[in-house]
Parts: sequence; structure tokens; C-alpha cells
Amino acid sequence: MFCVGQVLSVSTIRDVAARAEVHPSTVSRVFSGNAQISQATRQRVLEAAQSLNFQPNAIARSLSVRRTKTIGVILPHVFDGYFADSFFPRLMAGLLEASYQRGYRLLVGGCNGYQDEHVQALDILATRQADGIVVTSSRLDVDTVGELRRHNTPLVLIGHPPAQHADVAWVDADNCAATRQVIEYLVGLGHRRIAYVGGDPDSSVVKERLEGYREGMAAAGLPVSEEWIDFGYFAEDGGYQAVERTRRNLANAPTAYYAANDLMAIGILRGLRERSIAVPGEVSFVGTNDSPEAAHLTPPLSSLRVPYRQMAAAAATRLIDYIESGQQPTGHELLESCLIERGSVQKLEL
Amino acid sequence: MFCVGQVLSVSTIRDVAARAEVHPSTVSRVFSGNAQISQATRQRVLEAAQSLNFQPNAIARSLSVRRTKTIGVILPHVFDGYFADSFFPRLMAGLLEASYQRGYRLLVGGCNGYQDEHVQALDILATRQADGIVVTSSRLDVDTVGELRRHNTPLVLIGHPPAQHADVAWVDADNCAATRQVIEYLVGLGHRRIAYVGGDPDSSVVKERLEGYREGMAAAGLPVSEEWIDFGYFAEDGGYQAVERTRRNLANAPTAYYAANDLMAIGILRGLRERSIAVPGEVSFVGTNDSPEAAHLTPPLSSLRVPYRQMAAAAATRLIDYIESGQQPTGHELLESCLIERGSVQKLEL
DNA sequence: CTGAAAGCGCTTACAG
DNA sequence: CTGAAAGCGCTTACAG
Repeated sequence: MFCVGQVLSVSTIRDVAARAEVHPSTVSRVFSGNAQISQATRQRVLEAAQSLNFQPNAIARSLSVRRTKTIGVILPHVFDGYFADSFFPRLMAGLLEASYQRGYRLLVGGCNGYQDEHVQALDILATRQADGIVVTSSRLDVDTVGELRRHNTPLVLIGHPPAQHADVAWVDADNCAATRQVIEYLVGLGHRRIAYVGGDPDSSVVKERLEGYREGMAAAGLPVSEEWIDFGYFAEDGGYQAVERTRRNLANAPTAYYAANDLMAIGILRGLRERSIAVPGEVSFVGTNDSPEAAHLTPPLSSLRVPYRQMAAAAATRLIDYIESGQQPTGHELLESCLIERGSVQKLEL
Repeated sequence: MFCVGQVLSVSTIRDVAARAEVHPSTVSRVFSGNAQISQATRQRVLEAAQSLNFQPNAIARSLSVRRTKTIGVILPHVFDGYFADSFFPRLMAGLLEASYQRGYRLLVGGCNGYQDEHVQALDILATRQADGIVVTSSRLDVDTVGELRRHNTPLVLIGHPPAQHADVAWVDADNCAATRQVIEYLVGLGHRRIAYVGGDPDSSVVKERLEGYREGMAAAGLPVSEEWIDFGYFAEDGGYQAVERTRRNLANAPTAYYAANDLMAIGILRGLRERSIAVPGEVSFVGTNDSPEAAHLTPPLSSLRVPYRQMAAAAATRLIDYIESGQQPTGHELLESCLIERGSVQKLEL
């Protein structure tokens, strides 16, 4: 075949060995780094390698050492909303940052729904394409963690583990506590009727936040009307509909909304506007994630900033630590969220 | 070592062979799919595999067939802005979608700047960790494409290739034509003094758009004042500063702005507001990317929607086609952008 | 349709 | 410090 330019590293360890007049194992030793090699032969080998444009084949090495320096992650590529949310880019940034630092790469696979997630993850692990996996979805209806643990696979979870897998390694934000603090903040501003608009009720974050909401209300001695609790499935339109559903009984209508993401908060804003409700004069609202759009809304959206990037970096670091120590990961980390105060919240005028 | 649960596929092809009482090569044949195997022995092998929880080791297979079913992509994880822009998630969604469909996975590596990009890419390829690579950045000051081509490596570029590599495979949006159309649209609404706010002038997209801008102005017979051309480096603050710089000479101030991303458009909006300039009454503006925030600004932002996801999917598909056909990729695709009209643009009242 | 053998390109205990 | 050998777990031309 006719080829222009030098083809990618066609040479192997034995070509280099021949040229440097040493045994292939010696070449291997200078490239795997640790072994004791005399300056002289190292020099010769390096020169030979140089001139042959040699780079060790990572796949061959992986087969030999049974390690790929790769960590896996599975993403539900069929859900458009997944990529629109600011969780995703921050997740990737954190994973990449930590992996790069440790000389690892990310093997990313798609999945066509939550059921497929552990299938894909297991495939990656069973076929030895990655050394471990970080799991991001913790849906209560799909036992991804259980499925993976059954196979005794290095895993760290971003998010809380389900109760039966409490001893798995995980890192998460303080969802319950942070939501509770938001509620307390709103209560402190005079709000008494506060709505909670969650995402998908089958996800554990949403439950944790709901719990924080209930705790906050209870701590303030406020009753919770079930009319104030709604699930917008993380979509703009879900937030919009939540307004409708939570304001059927006008006498009991909320004066403040907490939304589990900013997109729903935007939908809530739209719903309030359509009803000519002054924002934040009559009704305040707080979003979650501090997405790029938050600061630019009218009014600017107060939002609970969740440290996704740091969480992802911590998860990857933890996973790599465990991979390299050869132990099954355990233990956890809880990272603090932080409320960014902006114009969408106001003291309630009585 | 003490282990609970069944460990991940410890068995190999020869364990299965022993159990099924066939030769290992036969086991290999039933798993690699193509070979002719009698129903009877296939059955026996499958059962043996089942009971041993066998899954073929992909790394070993890769070493043997010299193919990983993995495509590489390098991301500049050190640039925060990269992950904030809507380009990134759409890129990933498209790459994943196409890869998944073809049974490929993505090997994602970080890079600590544009100079590092081809170093990382080359490393992935030279060490045979991926079968090909999709390159996303085309910076005019760093010859990533040239570096990769020199090594005769399967590559497809998302974006226009630099002139000296015109024959590389690429897919891109119609940046020049689309920008030109935006300008013509603004001209049609009566605007005569139109500003162009680009991103990083060292990136080729930005040049292409600038060219479209100049073409559009020229076609309308309008002069271009160099004061109207500014570069905001894709940052909100860059857009804000562009307002300042383009309005020093008030008599010559633009009545419309085109920004090469939405974030800069948001900065422009802020700059205009601070000067109490009515939007869109006095000044119109158009962004690019139709990011999630665009629709929710006040006024809602008109934006040029670039089909990043489709571009990425097309690039991955093209790359995989080429990998599987064993040829060096060539040819290209140009995908159409689409202007989403919203409230930030108005007919100029004279 | 199936077996036996050589090979993919490394690594690493074992000698010396 | 270096060599010789066996092995990592597959694949695939070559026979039959």
C-alpha cells in the first residue's frame, strides 16, 4: 500500500531491541519505568526507540498487567434533557480533571435508558476495558449499584447509595441539609406557604431534597400542604405546570417556590408571569444548580449551587486510589452546596 | 483474599473450552460471531460459557485484531468556559449517539491547553488505545491537524480544515453563509451599522463568521467600520466590553450586534442596559448557539442555532465508516444552521 | 465444521 | 543490571 508520511509507530519492542542490541525485556524495562537499568543501555534503547518512532502498545501492556488506566462512565445519551442540564458538563469536567492528573482516561459509553446502564457498565468491566466505573444515576427503581456490586467490581457512586448498599463508596452533595437551609432561609424572610418542585420522584436526590424540605418546614413549626409538593421532572414545562397545580386553591397558594433545578424555576417564572403575579414582590423562588442562565434571568435567579465538578473529581480520585491499592472502594464524602442569592427572592411584605 | 459475590469473569476461553470439551479456538469462533459452527457445539459452548460466567476479554481481542472499537476525543479540561458553552454537551451527545449505534465507545482524554491537544491525541493513537480520533478545535495557531496527519492517523475534524489540509475529512456548519444570512436579515430590517463580536480571533470559526459578516455587508453595499468589529473571546464580559469599545464614537454606533455565541450576547445586553439603551427598540442583537438560556432572557434572544449534535454524530459515523473500511478519511459535510427569531431583534424605526 | 499452532506486543519472575 | 522463557487471552490462516 502506498503511504505518505511516517505511519504511526509500526515498530515494536523487539525492533527496538534488535537495533539497540539488547533483549526485548530490557526495552520493556526502560519503558515501564521502575526497573534498574544502566545509564548506558538506557541511552542506547532510548535512541533506538527514538529513531524507530517507537511507542509501547498500551493494549498489549494492558493485557499483560491487567490494567488499562481507564475509568468507565455510562451516559444516557437518549435523553436530550440530560445534556441540557448543567450537571453533565460539570460532571465531565471533574472526571477529566482528576483522571488527567493521575494519567487516566475516560471510557464513555452510551446507554439507551436507565435499565441499560448497568448492562453497559458491566460489559465495560467484564470485558476489561476499564479498571473501574463511576456511576452517576441513582434511580430507586433500577438497582444499578446492586447489579454492579454483585459482580464485585470497583465502583464509586456519585450520589447517595440506596439503603441496602450503604457500604459502597460514594460522594454526594448535602442535598437534604442544603434544601433544608433554603427552606429556613425562605421562612426567615417571612414565607409560610412554600412549594417544593422536585424532578423525577424516582431519583434519590429528589427524595433527599424533599426530606430536607419537610425537615425545614417542620423545624419552623409550619404545616405542609400536599398541594405544595409537585414533580416537574426537571423540565421547563414541568415547572410551568407545577404553578398551575399548586395554585388551584388560591387561598392556600404558596408565596415561595423551591425548584430542584433552574430549568423548572424558569418554568415557574413563566407560570407566575402569565398569572400577572409580581416576582419577587408577591412570590419568591429559588432554583438549583446555578446554571449559566440563572444570573441573566429577569429577575436574576437565586439558586442553590451544587459542587458537581468537585464531586466528580473527588469520585474519580477515590476510584483511582482504590484501583491502585487493589481494594474494593468504601467510605464516602459529602460536599457542601451554597446558596447564591439573587433578585428572585424577597422578604414577604405582610 | 476474602471475597463476597461472584468475581467478574475470571474464566477464559480455555476454561470454557475444557468444560465444553472443544478446542479454545472453537470457543473463540462462537464468540467472534462470523465463523461456521454447528448448532450442537455452539450450544455446548454457550452453556459452558454461561455456567462459567464467561465474557471474552476485549483487551486481548483488541491486541489480536488490532482494533479497539473505541474512538478518541481530547477535551481542554482546563478551560472552564469550554464546559459552560452549549457546544460541549451537544458534541458529546452526538458522538455518543453515533458511537453507541455502531458498537463503539468513546475514549476521552483531557489536555491542559491547545498545545497539548495533539500530544494527547497522538498518544492515544500511537499507543493504540483508539482506532481513530475526532478533532474539535481548529485553532489557526496550533497545527493539530497537521501533526496528526503527519502520523497518518484516522481522523475527522469537526470544523473547517486549515487551507494546507483541505483534503482531510471534516464536517462543519455553514458558518460563513449562516452569518451572512443573519447580516442580510438585519439589513432587511433597516439596520445599516451592524457590529460583529467574534470569539477568539485565532479560531477558524471566528474567521469564517467574520467573512460572512463582511460578505453580507458588502452584498448590501454597506461600508464596514473597523470600530464595529470586536472579539469577546466567547466570554460574557467580552461581550460587555465590546459594547464599550464599539460605542466610543457615538455618531457611528451600531444599531445591531451579531455575537458569535450567546454568552457574549448576554454581555452585550448588559452593556446596553447600563447605557439605558432600549432593547430592541434602539438596538437589536443576535446571538449564536441557541443555548438553553436564550429563550429565557429579557428580551428573549434571537440566536443562530448551529447543529452541533448532528455535526458530532456525522463526524463519528464518518470516522467509524473509514475505520472499518480501512481507508484514510476524506470528504466532508456541511450542515445548515438556522436562525431562531425571538424578541431581541426589531425593525429599525427611522 | 473443528483442531493445532503461531502470533498480537507487552511484562515479570527466575537465573545469573 | 540483563537475558531467556513463559504468560496475559484472544484470533486466524492452515490442515483435514
